[in-house]
Amino acid sequence: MPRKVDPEAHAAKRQHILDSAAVLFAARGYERTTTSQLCAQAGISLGTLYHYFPGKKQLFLAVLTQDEQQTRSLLEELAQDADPMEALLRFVSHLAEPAAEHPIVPHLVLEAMLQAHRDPEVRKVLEDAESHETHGLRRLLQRAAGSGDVDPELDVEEAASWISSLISALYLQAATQPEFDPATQRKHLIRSVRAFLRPPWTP
Amino acid sequence: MPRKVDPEAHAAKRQHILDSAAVLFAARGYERTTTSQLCAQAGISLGTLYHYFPGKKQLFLAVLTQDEQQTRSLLEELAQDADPMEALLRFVSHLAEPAAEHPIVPHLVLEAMLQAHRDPEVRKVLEDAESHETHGLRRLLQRAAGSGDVDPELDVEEAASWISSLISALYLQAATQPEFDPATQRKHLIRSVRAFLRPPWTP
DNA sequence: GTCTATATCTGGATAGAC
DNA sequence: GTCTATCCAGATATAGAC
Repeated sequence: MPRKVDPEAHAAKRQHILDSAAVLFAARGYERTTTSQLCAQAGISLGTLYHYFPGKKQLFLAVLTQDEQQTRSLLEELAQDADPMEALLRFVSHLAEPAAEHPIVPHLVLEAMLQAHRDPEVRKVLEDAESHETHGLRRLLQRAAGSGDVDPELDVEEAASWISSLISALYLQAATQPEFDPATQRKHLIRSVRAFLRPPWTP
Repeated sequence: MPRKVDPEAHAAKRQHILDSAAVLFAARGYERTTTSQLCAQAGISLGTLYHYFPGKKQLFLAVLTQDEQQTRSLLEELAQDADPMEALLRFVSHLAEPAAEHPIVPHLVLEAMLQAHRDPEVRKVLEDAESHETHGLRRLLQRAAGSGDVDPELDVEEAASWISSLISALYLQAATQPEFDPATQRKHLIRSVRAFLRPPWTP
């Protein structure tokens, strides 16, 4: 038998703490979530929490950074997609997906955005995610620019940034107006992006 | 000479405190802004603060509600505008204006949005503002629906809500990406709204 | 590794002199 | 009306037994 089964157990528990924390941070915000609430939610005690994380802030950062990788693979795949416009819209759709799947994500994202402009560490984490997201958008947009679906007058960088903020709009609405169906919102988002890019005079 | 010059002085000082507080709440958020910081910014002492406001939270609410009236008059005016689509776009532009004029407003709005879903009182304040804004949008959209500029397939309520969230998108971007010129963003917003509403097959 | 007990600090709010 | 001094609750983080 192996000498150390601990590592897996450790990782599992750590993940459990992360998941519990995400719920609370999303629901109550960073500042209003206390360490004892975090412990209660995870079913552990204060000492244990500090055994797994050096402090509340590091825990928060860990929550934010946990699933950051999965976007990259899709981006690679889409880069070689046949139809550029199709690829772009699929990427947008992908970025909007978490908002619909996990109701807590929008709140978490907004919370992070606000914290970002007060705390340098949070800012860095967010900027990294945002930049590589916008970078992906720009590349796809660049390619799509050849087709007749995109207004040649548009500045690519500006357009990418605006589309990025359209996605944020969906997150905002998901967070603040839960009465609207995420699927419908996604439909509107896609319609908006397509219509925004299209030349004014018609294809 | 009048017996009581106090009222004006009182109002002036109260306003001064409100203005100072707005800056801090926008920059640091509600929770991280301490009462002593509020006092320092306003150049007063703790006792004085509590003389003018019953507490930190009431001060925050007062900041949020202070300039809420001015939208109504414009709405009345626009309701009788000749060109419905033009009126709608002007209203949208008007709602987006504060984001460009006062750099702190976007942060304040976002802060309020997040607090709203944790604190019932904040929620009520925001809901009132939001509802009468969306209501205005709906009315204007209803009128514009007659013209050929609006896709008859669109659900008016859904569309109004989505446009509202497009405006929020501009606020979000203003708050998180100050490197982008607000005027340009406003241009994109108008383009987005117009394009979103237009029938897909072309006008 | 996990807990309990506790140290330390900071925040909002109050009391009461001037 | 304005200030200073202070109270008290609650937060993060640590110490150290088990």
